[in-house]
Amino acid sequence: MTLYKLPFPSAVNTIVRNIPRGTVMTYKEVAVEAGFSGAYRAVGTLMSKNRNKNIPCHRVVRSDGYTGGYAWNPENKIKILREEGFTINDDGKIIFD
DNA sequence: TAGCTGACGCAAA
DNA sequence: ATTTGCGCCAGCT
Repeated sequence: MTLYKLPFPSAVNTIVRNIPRGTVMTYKEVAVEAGFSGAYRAVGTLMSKNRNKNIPCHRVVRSDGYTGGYAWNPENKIKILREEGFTINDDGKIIFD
């Protein structure tokens, strides 16, 4: 799926926007899909700057299993993920069934 | 133009 | 299994 020749912001934007409900992608996965396999750092940086309501950035989590950060409200992110059907511990760790 | 920062990731201790 | 430190890329000052 790494066929995005678009610049970083556009590529990441498109990918995250196309994440289906009930599905989560890691920052690294998003970077790979965007065509910049090692830009997982830049992905987070970009989202923090953009924080677009059209982009379900709450579906982007860390590879460690933690939800990661959220520009609006970290607890809100966990809440939304739980609504998506994911199980999250009190520590904020996502438990994949 | 050059350097620092950050919603991360992974290897090593 | 957990904690610490280093590396990564693009964006911003």
